[in-house]
Amino acid sequence: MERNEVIKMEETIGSSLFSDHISEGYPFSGIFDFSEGEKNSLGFVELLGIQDYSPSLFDSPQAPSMAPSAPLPATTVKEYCSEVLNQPATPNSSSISSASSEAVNDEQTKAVDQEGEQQEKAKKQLKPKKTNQKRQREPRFAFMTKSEVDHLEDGYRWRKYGQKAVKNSPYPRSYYRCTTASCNVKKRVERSFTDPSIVVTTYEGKHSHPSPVMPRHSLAGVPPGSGISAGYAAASFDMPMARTLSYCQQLRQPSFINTSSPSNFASDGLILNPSGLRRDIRFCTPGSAFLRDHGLLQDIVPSHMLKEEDQ
DNA sequence: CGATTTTGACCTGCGC
DNA sequence: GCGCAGGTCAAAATCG
Repeated sequence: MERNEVIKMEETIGSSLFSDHISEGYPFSGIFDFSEGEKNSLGFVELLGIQDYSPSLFDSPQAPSMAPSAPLPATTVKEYCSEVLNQPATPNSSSISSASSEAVNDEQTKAVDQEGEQQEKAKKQLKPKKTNQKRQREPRFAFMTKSEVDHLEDGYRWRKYGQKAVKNSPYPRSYYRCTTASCNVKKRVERSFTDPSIVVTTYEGKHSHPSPVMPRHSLAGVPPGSGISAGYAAASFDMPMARTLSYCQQLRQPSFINTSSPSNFASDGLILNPSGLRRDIRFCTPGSAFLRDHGLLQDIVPSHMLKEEDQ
């Protein structure tokens, strides 16, 4: 990528990423690179690319495939395409399924006591047989982060509730749930099998509470070099995701979010071109235009840096 | 001892 | 209908 292209993008991002052209509810993904931040001991993350999982983009059968630089399994892509939209307002699985998950094969049943049998019966009865309604899911957005560690600190507390091997990948996918009661946010963490240095973190849902670890608007206390994780960015991003999408729209093809033309998205070199994904958007070095509009970025940027920007 | 992680089993959706 | 793969549960193990 040409240097002047980089500059151009920085400018574009600086002016539009945090613009007010906010469309709520668009999930997206971002690719962050910690290297700059660590290098500069400022906790910056470098956004290498972004991707949009807006449902409108995927309601076509020919959903675009992910970027090969950090691809998600095909099945995952499919999932984004088909499930992004439809979660019930209060999805709550933990209590519901605990009942059904034990239901079981005969041998196990023999081993359990009477109470267990009763539970099993109850489960079978409860088993909600699917109707036409598709299972609904919270909007999702994913970050692709260059990181050594799989589980990035993001300011929220998570409890791991599962891990699965991913087909065609030597790296397992981990499932986490926000530990805060009444908060149903989940996240999945997996490592890209084509580029193991990249961690794909997918958030589902929206936190109904502030970060218990790092108060918003105050990250100045983050230890230098520790880096602000992309995860934190994502988790605190109620909005930036939409803002980032906004940036995409302005930067390239405004039409790509048009429901009626998902193919635009698929053919967009910036967003989907595999080889171009990480190259095409590279910005956010300290002092870049990225910081100009404080938007919610102030959440992840030490306050003194913002002051510098103002000068 | 409570919180968290691990892990095997089960549930669900989808493609064939 | 069957098999596969993703997602979730929950008991057991581990950790602080």
